[in-house]
Amino acid sequence: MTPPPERRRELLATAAEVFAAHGYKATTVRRIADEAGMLAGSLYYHFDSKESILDEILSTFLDELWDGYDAVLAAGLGPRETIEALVTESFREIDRHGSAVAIYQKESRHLARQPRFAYLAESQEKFEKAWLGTLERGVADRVFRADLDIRLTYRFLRDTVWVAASWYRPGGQHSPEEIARQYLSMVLDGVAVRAVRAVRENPEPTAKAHSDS
Amino acid sequence: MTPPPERRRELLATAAEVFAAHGYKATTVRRIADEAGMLAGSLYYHFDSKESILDEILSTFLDELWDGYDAVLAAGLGPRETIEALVTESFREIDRHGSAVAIYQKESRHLARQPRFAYLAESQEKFEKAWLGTLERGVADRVFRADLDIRLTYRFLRDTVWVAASWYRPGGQHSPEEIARQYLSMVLDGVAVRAVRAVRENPEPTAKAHSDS
Amino acid sequence: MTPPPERRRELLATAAEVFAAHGYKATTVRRIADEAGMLAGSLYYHFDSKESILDEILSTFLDELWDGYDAVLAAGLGPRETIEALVTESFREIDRHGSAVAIYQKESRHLARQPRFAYLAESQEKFEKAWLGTLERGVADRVFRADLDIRLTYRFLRDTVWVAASWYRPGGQHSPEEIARQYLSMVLDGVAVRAVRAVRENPEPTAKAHSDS
Amino acid sequence: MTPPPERRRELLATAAEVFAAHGYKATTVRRIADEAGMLAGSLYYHFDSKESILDEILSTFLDELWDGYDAVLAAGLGPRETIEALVTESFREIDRHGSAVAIYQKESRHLARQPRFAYLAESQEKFEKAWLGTLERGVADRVFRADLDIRLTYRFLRDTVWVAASWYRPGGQHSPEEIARQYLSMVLDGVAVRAVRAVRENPEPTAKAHSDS
DNA sequence: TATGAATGAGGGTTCATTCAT
DNA sequence: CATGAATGAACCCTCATTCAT
Repeated sequence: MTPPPERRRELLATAAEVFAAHGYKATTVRRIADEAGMLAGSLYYHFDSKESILDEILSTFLDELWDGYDAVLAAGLGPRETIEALVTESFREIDRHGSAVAIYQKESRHLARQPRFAYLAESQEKFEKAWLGTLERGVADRVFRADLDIRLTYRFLRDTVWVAASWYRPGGQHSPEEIARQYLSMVLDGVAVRAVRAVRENPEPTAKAHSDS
Repeated sequence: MTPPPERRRELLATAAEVFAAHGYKATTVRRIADEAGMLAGSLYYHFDSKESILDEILSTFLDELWDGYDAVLAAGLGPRETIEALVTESFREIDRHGSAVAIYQKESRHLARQPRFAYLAESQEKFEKAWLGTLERGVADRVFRADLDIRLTYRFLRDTVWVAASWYRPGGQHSPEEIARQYLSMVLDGVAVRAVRAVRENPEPTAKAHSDS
Repeated sequence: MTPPPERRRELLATAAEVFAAHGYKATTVRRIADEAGMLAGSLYYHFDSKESILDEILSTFLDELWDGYDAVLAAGLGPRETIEALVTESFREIDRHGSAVAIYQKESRHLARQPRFAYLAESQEKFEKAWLGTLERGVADRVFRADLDIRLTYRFLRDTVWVAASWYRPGGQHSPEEIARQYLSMVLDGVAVRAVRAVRENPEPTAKAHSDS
Repeated sequence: MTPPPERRRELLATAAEVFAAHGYKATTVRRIADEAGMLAGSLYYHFDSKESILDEILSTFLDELWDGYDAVLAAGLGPRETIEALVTESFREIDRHGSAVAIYQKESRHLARQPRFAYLAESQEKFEKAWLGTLERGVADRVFRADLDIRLTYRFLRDTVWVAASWYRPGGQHSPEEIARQYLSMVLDGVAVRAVRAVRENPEPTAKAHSDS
């Protein structure tokens, strides 16, 4: 026996996909209903409004995201390991809630202005605090470079990760963890090859690069 | 005396800002007109439709972008220098056409499906060819790491740059060139501090890398 | 219990009347909705567009018209009887689809240019072929006068019949058949009185005229 | 030197053509201006409004028409000759003011309701009085058949003539007078051939023809 | 005389939403 | 739970008209 929540989740997933593909505003309630095999009016048995569908998609996603983030932040890891864990967690989230992430990317900026979606701004702040704090800790610990504008670095990391939602498709050849590993490798060590002498001292630079990414 | 094209450009700039801030679909033609100090109907003296405004914003931007890119690609630089030049050029474009870039980011995916905006897909392909080709050249020349999935690297670079349009505001404390420099530094060399020994033994690799990046 | 098509037909009839009275272009969709006791937007639940309403009115009418015409043409009647039957059928059509006929009269010329209404031109051609062919047959059989420009005669007959839609109102004192009879009498025999001698030979000219018209 | 009235007449002719081709409502002022080689706004130097252009086209046409009609009616001709003269005059009018006639046909019905175009209704009445009177005179004089509904005959004659404006093009193979002659021949004597014997016995076929038609 | 730019009243259409069945 | 029909606000766009130049 499938409880009502099941159907609800399906509808939310369907809606999220359409929102992600066409944008919230450009998505008609009829389109969602079509995709779900019902008439537009019928959606209102399940949800109050189009906006409340969006709301539920976004808040569900953020709740799950913070479950993961909070666990990482509470684990007492070093700055680099924290960043690595957060990035990995983020890619897992993209894997599971790709549509929600895409919606978030596109719409959160102007949604955050509305009272109903104030939690987006709050999440954003908390997010910034967590990442920026970790980066600062890393700079202090001489794990991260001190010569960079730290806010720029923060935005760089943040965007670099989340933008991946725009092209990532679950079930592709790379697992979220693998993608996270490569992203971290690029972000932390750069895409340029290191100086020749370093290579000499270190016979397998490629392997090395991987081992600590 | 201001020639007619002047007014047109103003209106396009106004429209671009509103589109960028609220999204194309959510932007009403009346809103644009308000912002421009005229009535909605009056816009149609200057433009055929809301869509044609969008079209002109996007195509103008892409034309300018490719003017810059083509010059870079024709200059015969090495792969690393090419990437550096492209990134720098991109940030300059963000500086000048921030709104257009933001619109492009949000809307190009679904717009590209429409015949009218087919040029978006074409540009995208040309873009990919240029960047991917440069990266491949760089890998062959042992300038860029060979252990990374090159398409992943491409997307990483591409997104990382353009997403900046979402927060960049002209006239801020960093010039586009300065931002480009820091981005390149992160992307090419990573944000992590290199191993202590390597730096000591090798007085200038890191420093060198930075100084001319 | 009225099936859904019923409502649709009502709306079409209402729209046809308004179109016929004021012209297609001058008729607002709000006016139609008013007349139908609903709001303008509600019409779009039943029809795609104002144009598709017009389309359905016209094509429904033409379909019915050709049902009648084809039956007549397949009956193997002589030229005069064929003309009589076609005229009678036409007046019946005017009786039942007066509004559609009036719309057709006013709008078909420029509508026929649009691809969507290409069937108007096709119908027109088929119509011309049927009438012209019958007239030619009649001339060959010495039933119709040979001294007239046959295309002129065709237009004369055609217009003479259809223009009646502009003043004909169903439920008037003359039935469509009665009107057809008188029209045929005028068209075939003329409105002028016959020579004196003819009258002498034929004591009841009036009666006679009617009996075989 | 061309006086201003010349330009005015050109513009009116241009407007009349466009009105006739597309309908009054569907014709935009811009379209007229285009056709006249000027901008829409410039028309307002010459005319008060779109409606006043229509007004002038229609009233000019009716004035000329009545000049001709009044001359005919004042000539003291017999009923048949009067009808012949009126029809001939009408075709001449169609030849010269084809567009105006076409506009009149399509628009007069609903225009006549507006006070500004009350003269259309007046003309219509006068028209009806003249034709109907002549017909009645003809019936009394035993020149026209008495067995027909006279109002029906009137409408038949009236429509039959004016509808020709919808296909008549000046400069064609038939002069207006020739077309009038054939129309009159059809209307007065019918399109059916008279009985063979009657023709033989009677040197004036027209007379006999009727008895057996 | 004509232009260029703008006005403002509507017109067709869309769409989230409601509600009786 | 879902449908069918309707609502009503808002949207894009058209077009007759105005007016300073």
